[in-house]
Amino acid sequence: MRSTGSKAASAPKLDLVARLRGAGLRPTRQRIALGRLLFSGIDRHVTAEALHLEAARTGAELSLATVYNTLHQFTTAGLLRQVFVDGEKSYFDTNTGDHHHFYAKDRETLIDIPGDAVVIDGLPKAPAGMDIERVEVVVRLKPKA
Amino acid sequence: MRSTGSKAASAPKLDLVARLRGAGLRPTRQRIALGRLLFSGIDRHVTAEALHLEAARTGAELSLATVYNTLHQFTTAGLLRQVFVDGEKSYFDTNTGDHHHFYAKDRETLIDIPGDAVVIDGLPKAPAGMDIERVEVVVRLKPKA
DNA sequence: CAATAGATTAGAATAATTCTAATGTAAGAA
DNA sequence: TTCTTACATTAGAATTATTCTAATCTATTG
Repeated sequence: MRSTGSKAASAPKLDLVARLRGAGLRPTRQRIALGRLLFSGIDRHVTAEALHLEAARTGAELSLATVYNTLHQFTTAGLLRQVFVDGEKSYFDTNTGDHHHFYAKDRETLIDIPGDAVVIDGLPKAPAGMDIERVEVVVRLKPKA
Repeated sequence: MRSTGSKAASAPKLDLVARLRGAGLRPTRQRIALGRLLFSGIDRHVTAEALHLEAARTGAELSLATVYNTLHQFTTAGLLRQVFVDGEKSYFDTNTGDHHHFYAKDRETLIDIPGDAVVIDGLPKAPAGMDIERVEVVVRLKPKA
């Protein structure tokens, strides 16, 4: 194993910088702070508000507007995926692969469903002039009676 | 065929009044105006804003807030169903039966997919303490390249 | 080491939705 | 019937979520 001499924690940061550059985005202070929270390895589902709060807790100073802007930039770059399960606010998912979701409204919580487990049959073909971009399944949960 | 003596157009209105009463809602001027637009027979997908505009065009005077309130009351009563396909605004669907949707973001348009056509296999069972309330499929469309 | 062009940020503005005080309405009492 | 009371309903005001754009920053070139 080769060492760069920097402490272990900075390796992911270097990866992140490369990832941002690869997506055509400048690795600014704000994007690095948010990227670290989002791409730490585990899949996450966040709202702009929640991520802003989390960033503030870790000492990052950036406006909520920047969090929104950044989430959209990441989404456009394919680093995130936006999921629509609620009229109130949007969720952003770090898992951009083929998968679906459970949604528990009472807990405002999303849970991934692996895409390869699910098979959907009988969908009509797309209307004329249109292509299917993606098929999303949301399973709404309620507390057991 | 029996006649009540009133003109033909008022028959649906009587049905509507009965329908509202049956749902535990008073048949107020505002609810009747919106109900007439919504429950005319054909399935519809509306936003609060669009319905408000449409009501205004037919001469009804009511605030946008009342449209929102009414749409939610109708939804709670089971007369409408809310669909989440976009972070911007909510759509309300007069078709409350089992079915799914195509969504064309570039046209902000919803198209029904009959529920009995679609079969979904391989869904995991609900997490402990939770029941499945509903499975929603949204097929996102993009203009053909 | 400027100067310039383009990218990025965040305060201000907007849009969507909800909240609550004011108003309307049904039902019973007199 | 009319008055009264309790509850349902409405809509202006307030709030929340999100976007817009002027100001700022940064990379690049002369």
